[in-house]
Amino acid sequence: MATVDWADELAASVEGPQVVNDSKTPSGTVHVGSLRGPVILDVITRALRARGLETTLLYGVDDLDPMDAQALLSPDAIEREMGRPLAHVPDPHGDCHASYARHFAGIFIDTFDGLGIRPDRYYWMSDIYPTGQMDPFIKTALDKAPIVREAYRRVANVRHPDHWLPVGVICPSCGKVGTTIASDWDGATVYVECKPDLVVWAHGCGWSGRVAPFGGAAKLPWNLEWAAQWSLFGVTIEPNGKDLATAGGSRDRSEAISREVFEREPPLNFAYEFLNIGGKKMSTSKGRGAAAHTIGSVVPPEQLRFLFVRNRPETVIEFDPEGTDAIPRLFDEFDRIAAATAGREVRGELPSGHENIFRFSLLDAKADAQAAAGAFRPPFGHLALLAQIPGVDAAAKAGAEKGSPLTAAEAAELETRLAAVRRWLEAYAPDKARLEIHRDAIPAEAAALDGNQRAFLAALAAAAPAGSADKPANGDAWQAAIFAVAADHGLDARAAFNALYLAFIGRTSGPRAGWLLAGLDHDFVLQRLRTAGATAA
RNA sequence: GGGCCCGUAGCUCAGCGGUAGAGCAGGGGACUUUUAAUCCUCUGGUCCUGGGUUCGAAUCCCAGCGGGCCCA
Repeated sequence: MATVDWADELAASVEGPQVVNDSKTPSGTVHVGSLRGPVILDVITRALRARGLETTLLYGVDDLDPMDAQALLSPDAIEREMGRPLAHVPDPHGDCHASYARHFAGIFIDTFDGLGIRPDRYYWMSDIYPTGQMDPFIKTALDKAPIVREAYRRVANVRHPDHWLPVGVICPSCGKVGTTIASDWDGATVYVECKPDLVVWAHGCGWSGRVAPFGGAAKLPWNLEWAAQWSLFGVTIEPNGKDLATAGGSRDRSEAISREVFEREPPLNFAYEFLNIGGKKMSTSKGRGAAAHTIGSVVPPEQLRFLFVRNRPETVIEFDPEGTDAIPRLFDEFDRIAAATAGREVRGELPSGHENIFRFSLLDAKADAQAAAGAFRPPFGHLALLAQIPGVDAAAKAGAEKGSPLTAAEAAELETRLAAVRRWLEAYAPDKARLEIHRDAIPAEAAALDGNQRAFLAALAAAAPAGSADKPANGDAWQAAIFAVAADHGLDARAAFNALYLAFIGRTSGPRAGWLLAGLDHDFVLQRLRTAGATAA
């Protein structure tokens, strides 16, 4: 059982052309956890295509849904805009977009794009309704209103009054959709009332009259709209988040309506879990949005895909980057899978689908996975050290480690990782990952130095006189000097390095000492070596 | 009150009917040059609990308990 067999199994279980769909209401920003669904859809699409099935990936923007998040509006806009279709609410961030919906949808479309998720088509419900494509579904829903009410009652235990009709008319007077109630379908028009008190979060204007609910004048309620999308686009596969999978919840309702009202078998479904941060679901409204946003800036796209791809969809992913090594480990595991995919020998067992995991983690679906897997990737932990040592040329160092110049792609990857490392050090890294040079005073821990170690430090200072031509010029030279002087004093390498770390950073281990010393001000180094070497034991 | 998912090593997770696994963490060792690197090695699990099915159960079924998300 490979870890990503869920995608291959799904692909193997269907025949013929496939239409994969997802949709989202653009009511605010997306957080990292909500990207799991789109990644899963993308992976399914790739698996279907790998099997040779003609597959279309659709992504819908449900932008005629009513505005109901007043936190994102200015106070004077709340009364005016709450309840209007998102597509008709002005962009709160000035005039960079045509509407509130376009602004926030644009953000998540850009995010998807950055993750290599490229739906064949984005459709906007605010564009679809005016074309009349939804009209047959609206008419059917109205003609079968008793069946709709019965389905709601039976599936969701929601009892609508007998005059209730499954349509949301946009008020011709105030433009709100969340405040209207329709009744008396006569085959061409419905009677509409825009009520001040239908919902608590928005207030209607009180208008009433007859409206023909077609051509964009009205929208279907969410459950019916979802079912209508399945019919309109011929959707065959649509997983959804587990939040919709509850008995009598959205999915159940829409499936019942699809069967009973639109007379179509609903698409293949499975529910996927979320991404928890520190044991809690990510939520902008619960104050975890900031963490979510930061994670996106620390974990690059390939590793983010990897995070979602390597776990089965029905398992919760626990990800707790705060003060932990979760992020470095994510990179390390990615690199291990990459190395294995490239055919290199790797420690430990591998998930049997590791080549798929790697391939599905790549942004470019058509990339040569073998070539990509073979690329040089500097270990995250190593970069975290280099980034903290002054004066280190990480690119040169990486090239030296690789043994040949970096390719353009590898250089770009290095830059990506360096940026990630810096953000990680700022936002998440545990204290032990942070390197602090004790500049002002010798660390208290240096009291643990024994006589041999002190003698070694003093001798090292003497061997590297300030200002002279033979001052160690670089990390290699320092490293050589350290080994030579240690040997003279009969000190093994471990004790010698321990002494240096204690004297400079107050720990018994640290980054490669030669480069550490080479990166520091030379006079300071000599002074510290003498001080540590001279302190009475 | 109801639904769904998950409880496997300290942590994150594989395994999903045939002798309990990996990574990381932890212990020990090697290293005259990647010293927070690398390599070797070890430790560590009543597979949540209790029943049942089976020649055989972490795996299937039932019931609890615990956690999470959602719907009421």
